[in-house]
Amino acid sequence: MTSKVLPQPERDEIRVDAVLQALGEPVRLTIVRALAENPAGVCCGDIELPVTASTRAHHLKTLREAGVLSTHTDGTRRISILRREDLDALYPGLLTGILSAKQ
Amino acid sequence: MTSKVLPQPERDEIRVDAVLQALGEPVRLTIVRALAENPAGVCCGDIELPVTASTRAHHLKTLREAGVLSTHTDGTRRISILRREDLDALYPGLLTGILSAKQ
DNA sequence: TCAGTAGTTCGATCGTCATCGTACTACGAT
DNA sequence: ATCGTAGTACGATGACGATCGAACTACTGA
Repeated sequence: MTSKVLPQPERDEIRVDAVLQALGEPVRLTIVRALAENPAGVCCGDIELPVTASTRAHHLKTLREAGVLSTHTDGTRRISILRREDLDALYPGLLTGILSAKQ
Repeated sequence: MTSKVLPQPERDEIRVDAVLQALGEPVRLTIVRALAENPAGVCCGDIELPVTASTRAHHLKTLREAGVLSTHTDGTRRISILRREDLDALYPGLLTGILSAKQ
């Protein structure tokens, strides 16, 4: 059983600037929407994105370092989970508002 | 009485990407917070910002074009107002969530 | 009319970042 | 062991954007 959680900010280290900047990018917003639909977590590579693997990794790192998502290993896979509890506690309504957008 | 509303997107033209990107910048977030505290509107130059007038104008334009705020002239002054009604209708909870951030 | 004030626009600069290909690491299966 | 797969790290590149100063516009008041 080799499961490790990748480094991420604690709840009180999350900055709203960083969160909003992370969310203000189309590809990353797509990732967040996919995670929101799968509260159990999503394997990175399973999200359809119009970018290469390295760019995908870059965006996932950005989101993780901003505190938007959490990633843990599962064999060779990396499972990402939206940090909904933390974000809702810090910015109640923010995620709901964003996810309710039509587009 | 010379009062004109500067060009801005209609409600249905507002894109969540653009809004989030606009909000994901410290100076612009400061502006939004100032506007939130003054629902009647704020004169651009009255917001204390660590940037020059031209940079301030740039940020205000960005926020206006993203649909975050509305600006109308009042003599030589420009009054900016947060488009809270539109944003709340499109992304309920988003503004509240952001503004509830401690920092 | 003329000067002053509020604000924008333009052009330049510089930093950040989205993107890619390549090389690398880690794990599982054979 | 070694091969394949999942994903990251690195370095380069190109685009975008935050910033500034200077020139410009628009309005007010003397």
